[in-house]
Order: sequence, then structure tokens, then C-alpha cells
Amino acid sequence: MLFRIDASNGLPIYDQISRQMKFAIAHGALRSGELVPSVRELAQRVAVNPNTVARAYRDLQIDGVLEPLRGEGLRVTAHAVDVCQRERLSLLKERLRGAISECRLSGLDTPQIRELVDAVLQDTAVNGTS
Amino acid sequence: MLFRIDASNGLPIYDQISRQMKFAIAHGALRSGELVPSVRELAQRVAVNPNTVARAYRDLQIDGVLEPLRGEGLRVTAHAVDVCQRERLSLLKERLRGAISECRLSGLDTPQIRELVDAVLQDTAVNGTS
Amino acid sequence: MLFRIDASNGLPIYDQISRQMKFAIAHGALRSGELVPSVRELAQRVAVNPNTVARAYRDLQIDGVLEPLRGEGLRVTAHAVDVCQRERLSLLKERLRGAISECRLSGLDTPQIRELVDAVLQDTAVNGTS
Amino acid sequence: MLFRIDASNGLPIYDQISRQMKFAIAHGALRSGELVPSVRELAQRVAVNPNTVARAYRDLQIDGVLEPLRGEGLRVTAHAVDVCQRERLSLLKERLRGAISECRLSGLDTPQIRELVDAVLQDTAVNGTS
DNA sequence: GTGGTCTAGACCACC
DNA sequence: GTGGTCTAGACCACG
Repeated sequence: MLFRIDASNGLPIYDQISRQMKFAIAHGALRSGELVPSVRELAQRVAVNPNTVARAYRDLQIDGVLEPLRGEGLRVTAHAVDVCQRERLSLLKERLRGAISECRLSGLDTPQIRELVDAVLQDTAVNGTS
Repeated sequence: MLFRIDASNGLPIYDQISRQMKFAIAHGALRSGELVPSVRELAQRVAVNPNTVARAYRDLQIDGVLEPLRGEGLRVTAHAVDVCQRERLSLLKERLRGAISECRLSGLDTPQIRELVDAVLQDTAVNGTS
Repeated sequence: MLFRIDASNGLPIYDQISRQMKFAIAHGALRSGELVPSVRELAQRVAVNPNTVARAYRDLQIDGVLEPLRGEGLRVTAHAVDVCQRERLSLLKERLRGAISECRLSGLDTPQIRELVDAVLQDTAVNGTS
Repeated sequence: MLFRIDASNGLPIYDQISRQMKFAIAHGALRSGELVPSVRELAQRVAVNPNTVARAYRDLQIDGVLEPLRGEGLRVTAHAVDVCQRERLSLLKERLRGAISECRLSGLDTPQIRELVDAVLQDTAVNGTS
């Protein structure tokens, strides 16, 4: 599983981690029942503070995506896939909506916004993360 | 000039103010040489603390968009239009880029993203601001 | 009499006016008994708000440099020359002291400061005002 | 690192703080990569409101001298030394230029100004800060 | 713990 | 009247 933390993302790191983990589950890269990396290991891998990973994992437990397995770590829950697939689009839409509503507020009309989106899509086409 | 402050925007209020003022200038709603509303007046209009407006105005001075007219107030600079028009798209693109790059990261391909954008565009078509 | 108002001087306009008037008197360009320009006229000449000139004149009256001549305007007092010549150096020294003390604070030693002063003296040698 | 705030400096406190920090960096007293004192600590040390220190630090971020280390504090950037050394002389020269141009305006010639500077240099030689 | 945001209110400088 | 500075203190986000 690959995590890409982007400091200029606008989202806090713990959100980036939890969201990407949800995306991975929705996408099938991480299956129900599997153990996720330990806090320490993931923290080292993405080079962030363990507290940050812990917070992401805590949020994922609250969302019912992860559950503790006594003494072994955290496991993807049985219904995590449903949750994550359902949430995936809404998370993304919500964020898009914020950006697009500001476009409208700045006076752009729908075709202009679509044009701008296409420009960004091209910019991010090849190496599409940052 | 209309200001819409959205507490759940993600952006701090002073940023919303300065960005919207840039958009208004880029759009021609506010012209070079005009005085902007006084700190106190705008603060009252958008129902925020004068300090918050003052910070937005200060940021706009740093960006060269406003200039002080001693004892009279703040004036839109001569080259503000250039600055704002140049910045408008980049500010919006930067925000779109964050959202779109996360879409890619979540496994969506370009057509899927475009589809999602269209859905959001429809959602925000009529009462599109917040 | 020539006035040069420099917005980037650091000093408020009314101070620039009153100080330059003192310098003019110290220098003999303006003599005891002479009437100074009216508030309106000087305001127009240097393109500032009449209130600003009025404030400068008020300060000069407080300092005993100008005195009102009923119905005619303001006149340079008899002892103005003494006052202005005495003040001239101290006003200039006080200002230099502020700049030089910051140089020391920044870690420059005396020869380095002298070198810096020489550089500024060269820069301002030809057209020496701004 | 030593900070000397002088209320009668003419410069606002936050400027005095940011300028002295730049001088400290230019001088090597503060190195790239080091964490600067926390807002709260410095505020207490120089006995000003934390907001005032925060503003100085924010200005230093805008100038690219400091960068945030999320949750840890503010760090001197890698290129801060370049920036600060380049700025140091220009900041000081700018202030000297204002004082010296006024000397010229008052009718002093170059040797007279140099003489006046020497007088000030002597006055400020021993306990030279305020 | 860190910095950032925001509010409330006082005071000053300038015009 | 204008903007600018500073203080005091609350709250939040982040690690």
C-alpha cells in the first residue's frame, strides 16, 4: 500500500492518511480482515509523527473501518468495503464542491470552470499526485 | 460589492475576504483608484471583527493590490487589475488541483473525474455558492 | 522656498513641513518678520491636505517659530533664527542616532557603519533628496 | 539571542523583533534549521503580547526566513542566511538614507554630514543602543 | 506542547 | 473620519 503525503495539500496529514486508507480499501488494495501496518511502522514509512498516524487510525475506528484485534493490532472490519466505497465519492465531491463554488463566486461560469478543470487535469495527467 | 463569508469554507475569514476582493477587482467590480470600504464599515457589513478585515487589507497591501492614502483609507492600486487577473486563475487552479489530485490518488481516471466534476457543477448550478 | 515631501521618508508629512521650515529659517532662506505662505497656498503647492499644513504651522507656533499677525497670517518670530539654528543639528542628530544605533544593534562596528554611511552619501550625492 | 525592544524607536515592536531576528541570522547567531523561540516564550522574554511576536514571525514567514514545522514550531529556512545578509545592509541603508537625505535638505554638505555622523558615533560608542 | 484564528477593546497617528 | 498597533484572552488544529 502506497501513501503519498503532500504538505501543500491543504488537508491535515492525519486526514490524508485516513482518506487514502479508505480509498485503498474501496479500491481493493486493502481487504477486510487484513491487519493494517502498526502505528510505528506506518509513521516511519511516511515520515510523520506516530501521534499523527494514531489519530488517523482512531478516526478510522470511529468510522467503523478499523477494529482492534487484541494484542495484534488493527484490522479492516468486515463491512469496511461498503463504508469506504460509499464514502469515497462523497468525500471527493465535497472537496470538489468547495473549490468549484469558489470558482463560481469569483465570476466564472460553468464552461469556464470546465475549461479550468481540463487545464488542471492536463497538468496533473502524467505524475498526478502533487 | 458583495461578500459572502462561509465559516465552513476551510479558508480563514481574512483569506476569504482578500480573495473575494481580488476576484472583484479581476472582474471589474472594483476599479483601480477606487477606495475600498473602510475597515470598520466592511467589518460591520460582514459581521466580523475589524481586526479580521484589517488583516485581509494588510495582506492585500503586501500583494500590492491596495495602497494606503494617508488618513483617507485604502485605494486599489493602478496595477491591481493585472495582479488580480493573473492570480485569479492560479488561486482557483491551485485549489482545484488539490481536489483533483486526490481524485486521481483515489483511483479515478480522467473521464471519471470529469464525470464527478459535472455532477458537482450540476449540484451547484442554481444556488451555487455555499 | 522649496518643500520636498517624501512619502517614504518615515516622517509624517506635517513633521517634514515643519522641520523643513525650520531648516529654511536656520539657513536664512526665510527671515524673521517675513510672512509664511498661507495654509491654503502651501497645501496646494505641496499637494497635501490643508489640515496637514495647519498642523505643521500649529507645531511651529508651539515651538515659538511662528506667531500670528492678526488678520494677515503667520510671521516668523524675531528669535526664530536662534531657535532653528539651535534645533537644526539636534533634530538631525536625533534621527541619525536612531539609524546608527540600529546599525550597532545589527552587529556592525564603527568602521563598518562609517563605510555604510559613505555608501549612502555617495548614493545621495547628486540628487540628494529621496 | 538577545532582543532589545525600544519603545521610542519609531519602529513598531513587531518590526523591531523581525529585523533583529534577521540581523541575528545574518550575523550567524541563529543558524539555518534551528528552531526559533516559541511565540509564547519570546513574548514572555521581551514582555510583549504573544500576538505581537506572532505577527513578527508571520512577517518573517512571508519573507521566507522562517518556515513552520507542523506542531513543532518555526524553523530558520535553508536560504534564510542569504536573504538576511542581503537585506541587512539594505534595511540599514534605507534608514540611514532617510536621515542623511534630510541632512542634505537642511543645507549640510557632505563633510558636515560626516562630521555629524562622527559625533553620533562617539555618542553611541560605549552604551550605544537606545 | 506548538502556531493560527478570531474577538473585543483601547490607544495612537494621520488627514 | 481613516488605518495601524498593541493588549488580553478564548478557541482550534496539529503533532
